[in-house]
Amino acid sequence: MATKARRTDALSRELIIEAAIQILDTDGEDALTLRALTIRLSTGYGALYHHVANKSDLLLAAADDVIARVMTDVAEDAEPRERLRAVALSLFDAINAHPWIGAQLSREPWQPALLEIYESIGEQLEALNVPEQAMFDSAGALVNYILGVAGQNAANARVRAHTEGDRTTSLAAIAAQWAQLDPGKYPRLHKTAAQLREHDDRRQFLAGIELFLAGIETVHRKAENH
Amino acid sequence: MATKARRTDALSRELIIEAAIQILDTDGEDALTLRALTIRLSTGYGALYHHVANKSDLLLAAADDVIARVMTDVAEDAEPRERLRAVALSLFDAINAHPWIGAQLSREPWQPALLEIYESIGEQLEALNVPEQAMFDSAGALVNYILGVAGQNAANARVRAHTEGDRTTSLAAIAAQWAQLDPGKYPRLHKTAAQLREHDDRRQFLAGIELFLAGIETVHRKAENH
DNA sequence: ACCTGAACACCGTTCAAGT
DNA sequence: ACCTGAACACCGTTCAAGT
Repeated sequence: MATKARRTDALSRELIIEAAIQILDTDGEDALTLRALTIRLSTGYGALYHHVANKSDLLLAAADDVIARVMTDVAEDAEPRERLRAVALSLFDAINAHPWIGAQLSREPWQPALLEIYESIGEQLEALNVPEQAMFDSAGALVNYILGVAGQNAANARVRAHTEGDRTTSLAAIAAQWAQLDPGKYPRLHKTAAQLREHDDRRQFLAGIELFLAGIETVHRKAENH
Repeated sequence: MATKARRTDALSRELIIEAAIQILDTDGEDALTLRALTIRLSTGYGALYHHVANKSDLLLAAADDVIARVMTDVAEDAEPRERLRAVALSLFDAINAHPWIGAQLSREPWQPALLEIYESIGEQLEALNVPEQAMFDSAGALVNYILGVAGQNAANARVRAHTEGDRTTSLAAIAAQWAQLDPGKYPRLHKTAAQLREHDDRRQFLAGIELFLAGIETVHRKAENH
């Protein structure tokens, strides 16, 4: 039945990373085990460890692989504000398509994928004339916001993988829970249940970016007038 | 040597959660294993599973325990803007003192601890007269920013636990790496190395909150004039 | 009801042995 | 140099058996 044929072509770090990304994308974070990789690549553990230091190294490389591709694909022509939105949305879409990245980005600080993100966000803010001394804080705030959304996204993908039903039904279930919360203890959540059910993640993400942009501009302008 | 005396008083869910928090705080996320808990509480696995559904349930409860305490301790008297800052800083300090919470908050969506956070942030924004229809997006953005910082914080704590040296030395090491980055590929990171070494996490966190507040006010005011 | 602790089904990682 | 796969040291969780 199952072919146990040994692979004929040589294994490589790139092949391993590619296979890892495919497992992560199709079957989720939990499905990526070293054993799953040996099966998919028709090889042994030692072969994997010959090309990759350990599982953490592999995840670092997989995340950077995806993020680096996204960050270089940014439209060059648009107006600065529009370009920042485009970069943010590209990141959001990539994280949406590969939710495991959301968890990975907060696993290891200053990993390659994060450096790519910081550099690109910094570039866009520079084009927006954010002054030098405000740069560090502005970029940090923006990236942390994106990482926060990314993390929540990964968490949502995780539960959706473990339960049946699509986004709409699982959102409806949460909204129903909110509606049943004690209005005395959680008046605002209780009231917001309907909005939660109907909200659009992508739209909401962009609304947050707009708040940031407005804040950055305001603080920047104030600094100019003083 | 090691006393193997069986515990005399009854075990309880509260005792288990308390012990878990202590292990997490003193020895880090990785140190919390079911086995470590049986040793600390002088009990067996079955006893733990009698009071707690599983490890995930335990972590949910531990995080909510800490967050709920923080969220109820908020100063009542201050001016709305000041109170929002106070809530944000309380959260930051709690996450700093218990960095494992940062990881936990993005493990399970809509967990109790997150509900507490959303409700409290919503309350502060309401006091700031954020209009109803802007509430959902504003609170979402703010909370996601906080969660992003929390996650990075947890990641930093994790590496600091696995390597020797305090915050200053590990920051210096990262800064040195940034300084060595190819200025052609990472011009902004390369330039920012010195700032990274000297930055204050808490101050930077608050700067991000200020950007948000400025953005929320600006967008709000614009909506009024239309 | 509450608890004990051996056993089970998994992990990531190592390493002697092969080509 | 590159690879195989048994073995090791761990996990979280279960469950028959005890009080």
